[in-house]
Amino acid sequence: MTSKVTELEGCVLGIVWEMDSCTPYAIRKVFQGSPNPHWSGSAGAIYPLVRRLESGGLLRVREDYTGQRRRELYKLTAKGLCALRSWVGPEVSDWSVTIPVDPLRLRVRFLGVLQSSRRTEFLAHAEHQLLVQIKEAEKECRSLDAEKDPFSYLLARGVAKIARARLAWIREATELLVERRP
Amino acid sequence: MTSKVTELEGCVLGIVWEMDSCTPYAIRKVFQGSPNPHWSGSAGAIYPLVRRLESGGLLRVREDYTGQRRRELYKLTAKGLCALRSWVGPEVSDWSVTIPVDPLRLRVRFLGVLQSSRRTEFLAHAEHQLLVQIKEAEKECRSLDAEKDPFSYLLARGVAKIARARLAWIREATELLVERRP
DNA sequence: CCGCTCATGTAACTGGTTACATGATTTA
DNA sequence: TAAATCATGTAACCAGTTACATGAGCGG
Repeated sequence: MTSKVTELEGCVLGIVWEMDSCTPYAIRKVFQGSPNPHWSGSAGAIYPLVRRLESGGLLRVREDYTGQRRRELYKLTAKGLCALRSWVGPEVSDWSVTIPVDPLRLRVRFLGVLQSSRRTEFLAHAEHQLLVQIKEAEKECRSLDAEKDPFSYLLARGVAKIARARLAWIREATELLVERRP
Repeated sequence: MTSKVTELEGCVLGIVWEMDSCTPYAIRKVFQGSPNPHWSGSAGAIYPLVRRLESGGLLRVREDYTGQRRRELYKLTAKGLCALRSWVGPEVSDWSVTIPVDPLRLRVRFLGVLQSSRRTEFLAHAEHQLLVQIKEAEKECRSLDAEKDPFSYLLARGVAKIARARLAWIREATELLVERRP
């Protein structure tokens, strides 16, 4: 049996796999550069995590010096690749398919607390933000080559598609909630 | 200025508002009955949380006895309603609109680690799960009255629309990744 | 040489989890 | 009367956060 890894651990294993070999610092940069703010990639999260994976035999470290400056290069082990594979699936995929958390959806649920004008404001603001998000995601889609790197492309496509669906939903909400004067 | 509440706190305030007056136990049931497994509604989360909100003046408690059995009835205060409103928005809505975390999307990003057959399996499984999810969500939509309770209706619509978008996306991924023999 | 980025690291905290414990009341 | 549900509560734990600290190397 392979060791069970958390979401962040799986994700880090994936990043190391993608980059073949990388420093914890580089891993942090990936999180910090990501449009998804769910994980901050804080030092306090990443450094202990890679050491944990290393001591579990999923990663292998190598020290590297440029002058006096030390850095740690991590690489996937065979066991690490196994763990990454079993994290991805397909065994666990029924869990990963569950309805994702969405702060926007959560707020719409309680939109009844707001007075009508603020509700309208909320919906307009959300619509605007989503349009920005769609624009960015679709721009990224166009910049990627679906044949060369289908996975990055699909990632961007996913973001774009979800954003479009959320936009359509917010528009439906506006239709339903905002009083129109005839 | 109104006190800043966390996601779970805002959600609990919303639930108390929805139910007008309720026990922590009832709040837990809401989470446990929810199709979204993000919060477990564990006792260790809810009881300390409502006490925190109470001592912050956002909730008011009243004890209630049926025979020997004690229960605590919580109710929103004026301050609590304020806090709930400012949690919902629209001020914070640009944060709440950010790309939601999605374990499925995360896994698709690293789908390259799987061998082709497992990848196909993964996609087929995800597609199946999403179909189930859509069926359930759309059933709930039909059972709700958009005029009478537009917020619950919109919640269900949101789940259904997102699930449909994810399905379309997974099908696009299948199209792109699964070798078809001509 | 000053400030930025590279790079590693830790301490205190927080917001949740699981797992347990207790006891009253209701239902089969 | 046994089992399920109602109802409150705590202790140990865990993963990730903010905030800090240190220091090397590089570009203007």
